[in-house]
Amino acid sequence: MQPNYHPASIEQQAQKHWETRQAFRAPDPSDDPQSDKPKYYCLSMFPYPSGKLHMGHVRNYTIGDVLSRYHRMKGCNVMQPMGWDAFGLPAENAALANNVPPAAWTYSNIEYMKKQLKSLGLGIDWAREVTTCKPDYYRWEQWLFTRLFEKGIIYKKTASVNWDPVDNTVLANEQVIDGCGWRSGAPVEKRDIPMYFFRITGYAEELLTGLDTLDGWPEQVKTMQRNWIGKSHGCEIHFPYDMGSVGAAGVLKVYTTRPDTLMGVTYVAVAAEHPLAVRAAATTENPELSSFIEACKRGGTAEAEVAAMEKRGMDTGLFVKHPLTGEKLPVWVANYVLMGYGEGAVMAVPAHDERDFEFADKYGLPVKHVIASQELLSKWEKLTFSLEAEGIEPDHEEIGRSGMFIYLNDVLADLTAAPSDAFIASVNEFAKQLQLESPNTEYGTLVSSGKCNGMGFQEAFDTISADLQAKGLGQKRTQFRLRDWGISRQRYWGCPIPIIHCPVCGDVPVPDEQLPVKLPENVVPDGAGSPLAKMPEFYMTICPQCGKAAKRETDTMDTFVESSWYYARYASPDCTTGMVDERAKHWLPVNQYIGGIEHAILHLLYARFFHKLMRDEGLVQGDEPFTNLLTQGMVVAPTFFREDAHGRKQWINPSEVEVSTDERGRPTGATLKADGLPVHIGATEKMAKSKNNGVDPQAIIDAYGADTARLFMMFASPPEQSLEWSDAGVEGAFRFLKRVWKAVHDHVEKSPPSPPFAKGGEFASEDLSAAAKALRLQLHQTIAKVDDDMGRRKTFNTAIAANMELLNALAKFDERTPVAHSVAQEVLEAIALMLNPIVPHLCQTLWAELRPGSDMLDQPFPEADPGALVQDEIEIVIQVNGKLRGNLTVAKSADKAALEHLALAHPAVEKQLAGAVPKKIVVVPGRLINIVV
RNA sequence: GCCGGGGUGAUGGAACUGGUAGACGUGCCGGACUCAAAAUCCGGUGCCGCAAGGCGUGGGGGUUCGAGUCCCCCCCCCGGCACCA
Repeated sequence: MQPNYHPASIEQQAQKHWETRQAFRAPDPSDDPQSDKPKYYCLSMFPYPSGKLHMGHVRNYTIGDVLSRYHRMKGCNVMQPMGWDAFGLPAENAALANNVPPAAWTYSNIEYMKKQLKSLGLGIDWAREVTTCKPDYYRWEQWLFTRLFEKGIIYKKTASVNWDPVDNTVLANEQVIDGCGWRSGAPVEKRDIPMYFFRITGYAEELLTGLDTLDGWPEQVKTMQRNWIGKSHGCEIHFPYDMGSVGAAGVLKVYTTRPDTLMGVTYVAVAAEHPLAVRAAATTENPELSSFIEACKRGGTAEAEVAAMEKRGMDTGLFVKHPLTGEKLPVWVANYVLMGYGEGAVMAVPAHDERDFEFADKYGLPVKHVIASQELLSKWEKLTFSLEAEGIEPDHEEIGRSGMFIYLNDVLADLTAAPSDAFIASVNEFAKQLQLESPNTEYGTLVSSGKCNGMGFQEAFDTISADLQAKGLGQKRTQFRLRDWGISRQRYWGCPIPIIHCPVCGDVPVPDEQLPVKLPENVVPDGAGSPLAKMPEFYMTICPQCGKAAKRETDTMDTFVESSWYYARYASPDCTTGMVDERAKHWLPVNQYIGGIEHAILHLLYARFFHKLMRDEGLVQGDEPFTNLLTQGMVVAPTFFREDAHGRKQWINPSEVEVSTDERGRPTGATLKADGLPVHIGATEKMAKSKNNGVDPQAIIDAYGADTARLFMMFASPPEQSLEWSDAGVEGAFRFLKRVWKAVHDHVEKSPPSPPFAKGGEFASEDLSAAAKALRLQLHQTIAKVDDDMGRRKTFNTAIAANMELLNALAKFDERTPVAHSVAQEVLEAIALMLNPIVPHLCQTLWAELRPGSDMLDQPFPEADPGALVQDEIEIVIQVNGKLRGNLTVAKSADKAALEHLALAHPAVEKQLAGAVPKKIVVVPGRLINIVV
């Protein structure tokens, strides 16, 4: 055996061996009808082919490969596929920058990245590769689109987009920087255009309740999806127009989850595009109002941007009437109310809503308290008592009408005699409570609300909605926050929407036999408008229904559509007769899905939605596509920069920087390797081009091999946490692999391989020394732990640490007897098997040395030997008042009384007690004794 | 702004179910080997203290015999917010 570890040659050999054996081809049921192995479909989110692999990819695919290889060793028939999420904006950006067609750029990126993925030694079935920009993939997306269009699940309506008035083009949210177009710099406007929508809201209820069945998903992801779907129980309320000011009959509709605060409404706010706002601008001679409404239409459509905006508004001069009291309420236009959300109008209750409060405070609108906290109620009681003491009988009816605060003012104004100090104190206390600087948004008891006074939330909800319903001015309603999914994109590099616009027949779906509608691949976009809309050879066609001249749709689909069903296509990638075939029913659902937490809501929700659409088409079985989900954290690295003469930061790659440290290893500064002059140390951030802190995985693979890259990635942190890149950590991983290599080398060179202790039958337990027994105990504890870490917990860092400890223990075990050699054989074989999912090239090679003639590919995962795990003595901890004071080694069978006795006799305990009598003794069996004095 | 997550030695992290805080790795210190260096191997390493001991998991409070872990408030960092993928 080679004395030194040379990753380059062993990795190449191992990969060649896997290739020759076709080791990772996932057999379909028809290939291997006799197989009784359970299937394990392990899916990693496919990459966008951006050019080269980044560390996030390496991490994602290594996690997937570890789980795949582990399950293979546990006896599963594993499918691990890979493909390309190949449509998207970056290809168009690259086209603008380099004048290359997006297709050519994308295909060459795929070619390079595929080579990189192969060098990582992933156990992928490449025969299942899918590429979403190829017609054999997207034709089925178009096919499903036409089905859904006919079923009415896809429909057309107008929606707002970011419009660049200089480039005459629609901008993505990320192309809007500080409210301006990224290339033109012109202020962005909202523009309404017609778009196709998926009626995902029709599945809102099922998408919500389905989450309860996903036990294998992280709770945080399910919570995010629940909040996103946002089911709420509330009330639709109609505010009749005030004829005098509006000049027309009608009602203003709002939806609220707090109908209990209805008596606290002091104004209503509408979106700039709302009919009432439009009417006010048209009918009043108020140029300020018109210009305010215009100003509201400027800016982008991103919700984060809108929410962060300063809240501004303007009185329209119009009024609506309160549905229960008939009181006139002013109608305001507000920039924080959006036409696309709900009714485009809200009822404002400043006393009990943060946003309304802020707005009312800013514009001096009245605040009317109708929900009392316990604190307020007790103060009110005190005040009533004081009123009575002053000889004033509180008029509760009047309080109900005008509200506590106004009533209180009236009472004070009417006072004839000088009030007592106690009275003034309770008035002040009450008034202070009422005028809190923040609104009370909690549920509470209704006050100043007429017949609802004293009611709690639910009773008031029921009463008020019944009253509204009786008047025909509203009713209870359940609503979702989730909106329908707009999928039209005015872009070139996407899947064409298969619709033909006929002047006679209207929107006609492209018939099956004319699919796919192929995207021309030789186009270079110029950044001004949609290229397809300028290509008559693409859009000129005839209507499939009437045969007259018609125009093809030139919009393409949101790229989220492709990634919503690729997991199903992997099961039957070569199917030419449908989206998927019978094999999808065998492979789905995905047993384990792995990808970034950034996809927690949109991608995962859309994929779940698509699965239900495909199910309803009879294409797949089951209700959910992904049984288990693992969301990996991002890869971060330190940043370094210098400032140029204009104060702009010039980011420097970590590989070009030397960090100096003090005598304790703390960083003291950094210098550029090239000139030795200092650079600034910035924050540790997600690896990104913009901060130039990316580390190229290829450089690591070239220098240390794929196994070191994989080991470091799995060791540095658990998969769900962010991973900090560290050159020293990579060195450490490499060093460990060298130690493993050397341990096996020394072992097999010492004497020829022998059967491992447990398997050989040559030796029995009685032959083992105490040290050998202890080593076997640790070995089998390690096997049990690693099995649990890889299977249940998916914490590969602790699995690796346990193997490191085991190797350290083996290094200290220096017995030279034949039985000791067979124990060492057992330990080394187990280490190779346990590490195989993580560093497969190394373990493949080591196994061949440990067991000549046998192939690692055929080995099962090791199992812990119960016989080796038996312990007769255990260590327990002694605490006094919860503080560690000593420990004891006791027989495992020791009972509670014996433990107490032993603990009290312990010298450290005697010292702490100093003669005092313990108040209480807590004994946790097998763990500790706590003596309380 | 709203929703979700995180914060533990010099450092990446461990502590899984409320039960010995800091496993394992890196760094640093010391030693062996070497003419020397690298590599490798061995030992030490939370902070304060001579020691006994005390303190210590972002900050403040609480529950408990016992809190990194549970509850309340606050600070900071990260992910998502519907046209980045």
